[in-house]
Amino acid sequence: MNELKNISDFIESCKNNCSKIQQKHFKKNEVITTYIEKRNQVCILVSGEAELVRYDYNGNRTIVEHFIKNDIFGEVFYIITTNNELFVEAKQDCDVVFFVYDNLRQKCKSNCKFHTIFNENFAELVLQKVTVLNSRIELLTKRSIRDKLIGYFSILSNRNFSKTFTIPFSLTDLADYLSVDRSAMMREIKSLKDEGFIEKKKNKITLLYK
Amino acid sequence: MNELKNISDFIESCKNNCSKIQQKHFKKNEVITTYIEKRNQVCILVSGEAELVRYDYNGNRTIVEHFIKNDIFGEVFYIITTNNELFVEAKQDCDVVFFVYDNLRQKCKSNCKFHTIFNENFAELVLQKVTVLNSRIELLTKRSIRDKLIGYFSILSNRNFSKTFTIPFSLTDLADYLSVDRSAMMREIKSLKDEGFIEKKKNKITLLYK
DNA sequence: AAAAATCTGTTGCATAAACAACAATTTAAT
DNA sequence: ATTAAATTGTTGTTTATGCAACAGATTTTT
Repeated sequence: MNELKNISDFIESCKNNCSKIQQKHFKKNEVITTYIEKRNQVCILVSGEAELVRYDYNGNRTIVEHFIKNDIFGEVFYIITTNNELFVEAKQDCDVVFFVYDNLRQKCKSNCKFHTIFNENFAELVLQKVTVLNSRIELLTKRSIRDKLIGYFSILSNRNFSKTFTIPFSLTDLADYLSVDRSAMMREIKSLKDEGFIEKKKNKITLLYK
Repeated sequence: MNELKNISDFIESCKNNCSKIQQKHFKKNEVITTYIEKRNQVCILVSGEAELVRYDYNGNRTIVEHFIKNDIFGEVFYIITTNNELFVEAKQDCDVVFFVYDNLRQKCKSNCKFHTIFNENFAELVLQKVTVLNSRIELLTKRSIRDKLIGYFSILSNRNFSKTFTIPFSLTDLADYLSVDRSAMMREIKSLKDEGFIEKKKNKITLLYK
C-alpha cells in the first residue's frame, strides 16, 4: 500500500486523471462551502488556511475546526441538523479539491490512480481526523478557561517538541476556538503570566512549568 | 463489498477464525481499558454499556464518550499525552472484542474472513465515528448550559424521530457528559420546564417548541 | 503614506455557573 | 426485607466568566 503522506501533492499528480475531482481557488474571506444540504461532499485543502465556523443567535462566533494544508473536511463528516449554520471560510487564499464520497467509494470506471490510492488510504486519513477531534473534545470538556488554555498550550508544545511555540491564530480567534469570551481569556492569560506559569511575547508562548 | 450493519454479529460469526482477536467479559464497574500507553488497541463493544471517563485534579468527572453495542473505541483513536487519565468503565456487564490496529491493516496470513471484511468496512466505521464526534463538538462549543441541553435534546429527538425521548443516562451522568455542574444543570432544566419549553417525567423528555 | 480595519490589552459591572450542603426519593446490595 | 448507596431536586452563597466599552498597537487596504 502506498503511504499518503502529502495528499495535496498526490492529488496534484493525478488531477487530470479523474474527471470526478474538481479544484477551485478561493480568495481570503470567501466561503468555501456550507454544511447545509447533505451532498456527501469531501474537501481537501491543497493550499492556504480555512476555518469551519458557526455563529449562534447571539452573534457568538465559534471556530469549530481550523484547517491547514492537507486537511480533509466536508459534509460527509457531519450529520446535518437544521439548528446548525456551519460554513467553511478561507482565512487566506486557498486551493480546494472537491469530490463526492459516493463516487469515491465506488470503483471508478476508468480505474484511475486517484481512486485506487485514495481508497486505500481513506481509512487512515479519517482515523487521523478522529484523533484530532478527540483532542479537541478533551479540550472543550475542561471546566475552566485556565484549564482550556493550559490544555491547548500543552498540545501545541507537544506538537512542536518544545516548551516554546507560536499560537497559530490571533487571540481573538483562539477565544472563538476555545469557545470562551475573549476578554475573560485575556484576563486568564494575564494571570498565567503573573503567576509565572507562562511567558508570552506576541503570539509566542513559553511554558515555564514541569 | 459486504455491508457491516451489525459488527457484533459479524465478529461472532468469525471469532474462531482469526487468532488475533480476543474477547473478554467485564462485570459492571470494571475497567475495560485505559488510554495510557499507545498500543494501537481497537475495541468493539459486543454487548453492554460503557463510558470513556476522565477525572481532573478537582475530582470533576467527565464522560468523554458513551458506548453502546457495536460502538468502536480504543487508543488508536487518541494521541496520548501524559496529562490525560482516560479509562473505559463498564456501566453494565460487557463483552468486548480487542485487537491491534497494525494487525488489522496488514493482510492476515490466513486471509481470514474477519480481516478481509473488517478492512473493507473500517473506513466506513471510522467515518461514522467522526460524525458522532463532530456532533459532540457542536454541543460542547455551545456557550451556555441551556444551549447545551437544548442541543442535546434536539439530537435525541432527531435520533428518535419524535419530540418525546428518554435520556440514556442518569441526570448526574448527563451533567458529566455536558461537562457542567449538576446542580446548575438541574436549575436550568427546571427553568426550561417552568418556561414551558419542555415536559419531563423521570428521564422522559418531551419538547414543546417548534 | 494615510486611512481604515482589526487585534490587543484592560477594566467595571452584571450574571450565569460552580460550589456546598441537605432532604427526599429511587435503586442496588446484603 | 432491610440497609446502604446512589440519584434527584432544591437553595443560599461565592466565584468565574461574560458583556460592554475604550485606548493603544498592529496590520491591511486604498
